[in-house]
Amino acid sequence: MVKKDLRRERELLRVSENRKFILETAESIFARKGYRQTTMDDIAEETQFSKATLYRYFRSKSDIFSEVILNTFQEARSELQKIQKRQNSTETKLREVIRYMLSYYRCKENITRIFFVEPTLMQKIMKIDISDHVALSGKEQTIPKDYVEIVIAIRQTITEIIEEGINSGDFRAVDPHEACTVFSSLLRGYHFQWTTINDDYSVEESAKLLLDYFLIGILTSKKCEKGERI
Amino acid sequence: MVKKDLRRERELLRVSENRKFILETAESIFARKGYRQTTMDDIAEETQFSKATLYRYFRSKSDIFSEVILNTFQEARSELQKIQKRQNSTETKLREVIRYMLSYYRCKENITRIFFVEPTLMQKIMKIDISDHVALSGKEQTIPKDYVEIVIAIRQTITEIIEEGINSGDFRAVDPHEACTVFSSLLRGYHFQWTTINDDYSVEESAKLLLDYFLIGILTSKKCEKGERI
Amino acid sequence: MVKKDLRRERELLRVSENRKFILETAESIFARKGYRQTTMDDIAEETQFSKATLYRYFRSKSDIFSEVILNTFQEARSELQKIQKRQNSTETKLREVIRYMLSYYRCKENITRIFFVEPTLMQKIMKIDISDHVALSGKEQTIPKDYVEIVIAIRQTITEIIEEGINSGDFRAVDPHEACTVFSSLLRGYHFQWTTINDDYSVEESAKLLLDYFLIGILTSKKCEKGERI
Amino acid sequence: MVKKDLRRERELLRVSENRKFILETAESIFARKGYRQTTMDDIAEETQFSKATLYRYFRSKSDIFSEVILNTFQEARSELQKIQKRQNSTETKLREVIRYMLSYYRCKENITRIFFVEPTLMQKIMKIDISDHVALSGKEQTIPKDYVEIVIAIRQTITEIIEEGINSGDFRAVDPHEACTVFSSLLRGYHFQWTTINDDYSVEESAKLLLDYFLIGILTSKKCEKGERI
DNA sequence: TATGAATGAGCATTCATTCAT
DNA sequence: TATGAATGAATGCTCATTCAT
Repeated sequence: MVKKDLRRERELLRVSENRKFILETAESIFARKGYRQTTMDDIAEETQFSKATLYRYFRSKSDIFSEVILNTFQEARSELQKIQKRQNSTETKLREVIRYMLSYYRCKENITRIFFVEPTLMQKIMKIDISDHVALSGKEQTIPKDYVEIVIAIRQTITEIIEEGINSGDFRAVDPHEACTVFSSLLRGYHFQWTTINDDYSVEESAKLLLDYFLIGILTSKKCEKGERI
Repeated sequence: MVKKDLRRERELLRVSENRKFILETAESIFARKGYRQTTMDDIAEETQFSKATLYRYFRSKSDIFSEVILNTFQEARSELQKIQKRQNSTETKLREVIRYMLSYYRCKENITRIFFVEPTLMQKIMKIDISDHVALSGKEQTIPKDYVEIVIAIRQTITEIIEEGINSGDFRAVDPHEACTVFSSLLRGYHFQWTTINDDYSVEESAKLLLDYFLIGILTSKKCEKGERI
Repeated sequence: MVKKDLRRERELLRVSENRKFILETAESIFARKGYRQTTMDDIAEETQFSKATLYRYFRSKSDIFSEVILNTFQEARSELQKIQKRQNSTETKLREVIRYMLSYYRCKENITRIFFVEPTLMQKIMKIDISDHVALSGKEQTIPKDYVEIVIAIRQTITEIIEEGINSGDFRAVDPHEACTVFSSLLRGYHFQWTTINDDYSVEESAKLLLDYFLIGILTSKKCEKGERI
Repeated sequence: MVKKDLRRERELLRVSENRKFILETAESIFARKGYRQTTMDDIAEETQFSKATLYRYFRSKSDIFSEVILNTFQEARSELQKIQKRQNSTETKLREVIRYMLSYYRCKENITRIFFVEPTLMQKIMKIDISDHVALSGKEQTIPKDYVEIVIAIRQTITEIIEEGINSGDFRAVDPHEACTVFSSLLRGYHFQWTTINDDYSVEESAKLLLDYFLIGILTSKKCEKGERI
């Protein structure tokens, strides 16, 4: 029954394609409007599916968003891992990480933003919390494993790059985890700077700037040698 | 009509006191629940005013939030200016800025978060409004002058501290504006890191870490002297 | 401030009148359509309030229904208690109970029906159960105290009438609770007979019929004396 | 075309078997969840047919329910007829009727419930339909012949048992139809008593109780003889 | 024939804002 | 001035039914 199988396959393909299509469309709407502003009607209209159909593919609005975020993160993880594996100097790798992350943040704007910034919302989305009317007692709520794993993997990759630098003698013998934290903060913070008026640096310029400071800091070398640096 | 004037004055006083009271209460609620989760009913209940009265004092929910943010920022501005004026070494001043901003972010959580993170929302709040269904083309939308001024003032203060450092020969002769950008990014990014698992550093530890990296970077001094640093 | 007080009072009056009005309207709609078929839009349209206004007065659709039922039952309870207190023969009292309950059932049709007949629904309405998708494990769920109290009071009243009959020697020395059960069953069952084709007896005729059977059964007196009856 | 005929026959057999299977499954679900709570998805899942297939066999959800009820009633009818035909005393027959009906009600709970209790629903199911928003004027709406016939048959059977009793001199010379009405009411009403707290009588005890009252009423024999009974 | 996919029409509930007093 | 009352416009989600293959 090759015929039957093929048909079945094609159908399954269509299903997964539809899912993918919905996710992509939803992503772009979420990115444009943010989570709350995006309605199921929006997604329905833009996908040209009926709302009911959306609910065939996903259990809820937050499910859709949840998956959008997951995909987004997985994308970042695998790209960063690629960067780490290339045969390049540590410095080049870091530069590439910055370049990639800056464009990534820029293009995923509202998506990443929500993940980094709206804990209350995230908790709701992640179904950690349901009770709408009860005050949440802070951040004790844990984030789903899937997400944590990816975030850890991303940090791990960056940490490894830094460790390489330390081992090669390029970097000081710092705690690589701390260094990773600082590095990520720099990137994240630089991106979420939309408020300040457009200094509008290109990605390239931004990368240079950030890398520069991350590498050599702001002290003069004289000062620097005086002992703070071992 | 002295009598009239007095009454009028008393009146005005009361009005401005009420406004202040509402703003303070609202701030605490916004801080607790975030913007969208906070309803006018919440504010009404907690201020013990009627919703209609709130609308006597403010034109809309976003107006309230708008002013809350403004106040919040003004607070930061004046504190940072105080720090700058003290008779301390540049390094100490930077350390104090970090300390202050970290606690500030921590305590104003939801408030600052929205400002940095929900552009769509901010646009709505700021009344830079827009037909709802048309895609926004990014940051071209300008932020109200009030805000811009404060943000500029804050940046200016930090920039000045850095300039001091440059003039005293402690810092390299970098572009102080860029340095300020990097410094702020570091702070902001470090704060919005709630996602990653709790490295739970104290404010003091965090300050040390950030300052360390900002000052001397990650390169070894040897590498450092080799020429990258002039 | 007599004036103020009066106004306040008038307003409170209006509030409670509105509540009452909504309840009455809702009752008639529930009675016509049943619980599920009745939508908040129906109630809104027929009361000429907006849906939002309904939610000012009641927390939910089920709350409205809940109160409708409660009122309905209270009405019955107090009327039955009046009947019991009158100076009449036991038989007359029972006849009056039948008369009243038959008209009561007839006029409250769908309301009482739901109470007696849709446990699953009632549980939902009574908020005993929330989880929509989990199978309920039967009737173990208890009914709210308010309701139980009223039902008990009603049974109690009927039981007392029967006890009077026993004490006066008119009735056999039966267990009055059992007799009450039988009596109520007879009434209830007679009413919920709408399905069978219209025997359309008047209330009066029905009362006579039911009372007759309840009083003397169907056996011939001869048979009757043979010992079954002590 | 013997071949064709056989195939056709097999086909028809399968069809009717499938119908039967669906009906049985549906009955158990209806019984568990009630009419409205039962979705076509439920039935589809439990029969392992697709929803579309269900619609090949039945025109609508209400059609399915309709037939379920019909079957249920036919079952009762034939069992009652069996009871009537047995060689037993009238009293025994009545006792058996009670026993059977009580277990029957108990096991068909939600099914019979709807039939007796949700007129609006039944009307919809029976397609006696109606413009939704117009008040229904009660019971004028007729029930489909099928149902009426069965209900009549059931009543007829009970009536006949009672007639036997009258003819044998065991029962008073009452109108057997009225007696049947009273008898059925007693049963039905006794069952739909879920509200009151669990007197939890067994079927046997219940049967004794009901029969007792139906047979000899509540008056003392003295009172009884005084003339009310001829 | 059998079915996976698609959908339209609904529905309870929420909330910022306005209005009459 | 202050406010209780009123509301329009949304919004996420459900389900019986149809259709294309």
